[in-house]
Amino acid sequence: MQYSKSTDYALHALLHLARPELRNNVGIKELSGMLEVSESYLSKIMSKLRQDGIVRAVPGANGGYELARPAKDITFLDVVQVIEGRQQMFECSNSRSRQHRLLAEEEDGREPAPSRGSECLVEKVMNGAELQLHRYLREHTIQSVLDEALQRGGFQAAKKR
Amino acid sequence: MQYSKSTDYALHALLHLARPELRNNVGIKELSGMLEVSESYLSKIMSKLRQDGIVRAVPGANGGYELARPAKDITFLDVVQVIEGRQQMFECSNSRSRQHRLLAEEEDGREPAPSRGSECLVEKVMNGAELQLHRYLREHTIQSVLDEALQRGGFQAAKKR
DNA sequence: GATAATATGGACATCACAGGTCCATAATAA
DNA sequence: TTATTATGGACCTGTGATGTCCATATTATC
Repeated sequence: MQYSKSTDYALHALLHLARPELRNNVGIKELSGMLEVSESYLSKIMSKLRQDGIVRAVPGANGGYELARPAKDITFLDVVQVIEGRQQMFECSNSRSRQHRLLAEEEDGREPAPSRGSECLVEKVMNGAELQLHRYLREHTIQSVLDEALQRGGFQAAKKR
Repeated sequence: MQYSKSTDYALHALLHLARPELRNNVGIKELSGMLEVSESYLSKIMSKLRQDGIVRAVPGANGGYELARPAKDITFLDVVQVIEGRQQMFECSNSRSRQHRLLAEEEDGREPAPSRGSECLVEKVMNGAELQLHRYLREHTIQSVLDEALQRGGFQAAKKR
């Protein structure tokens, strides 16, 4: 139950791309140097971000990456879902998962209720928890973190340039 | 980023142990039959739950498992943490993780601020999200799910016995 | 006390996936 | 034309989830 390193790389890379003083088209060399990860590997991650419309990429000399939309419109949830996927975190694997309701019905000879009772109550709780997580991640954007960094005095030297 | 099947098994097993009409000491056979998982594998999971004080186990004939404390005092968070571990879901792997603040300081020749600025802001957001998840999981217990199941008419046949 | 039932723990097997490298190819600027 | 840069496929490796099997310890029952 851990976020992958790729998510870490992606978030930090985007944060770098969002720095206001930077020219557009930041190359993979600069990014990978910054994050201390190989160009090869980071490329894969950036490709995913591109395919999902988070960044734009320009090949060729002086090419590189830039945000595809304003940093305030890139939420943590966006990034997490691109990298980690969109399946739910918990899925009840039990074919009798709906036992909480079905047990009784089977023994009664009744038909399983197909409506909304056929939901696993355990899964329901776990999904509720995931929803809380998503809500929070949706409220935080690349821009909001950048703002906090600037406010704390980070990136000052860069701003001076 | 998925919960393991073990978490699924553990939660369902505990829910079964909490059923009010059952005698104490439910054997691994009954549990594994219920969950459609091998006795071997479920044993490992139950052992973990025992080591963490969630259930008690009695070996020998007519032995089995029972809850070690009232179902209302066993939260989803308890179970998730036993099975999935207690590490945080996100850890910033970047040695310059605190770049948001350090970059400026390095270039200024200042010393990195050791106080609380040395926290990765990305990690801070991710930890905040995890906190939301935990809060929700702590509010839901084996008993609360059991209550909902009973209310919906589950376990009726069992209650009749 | 003997026996059957039950939990425990170690060793092992298998498979998927995270994390990462390498290379051939395409696109672009100078 | 050449150097630079991104893209995508193939491949490698270690780790962890999932699961099996067996030897051992503990307990109830006869």
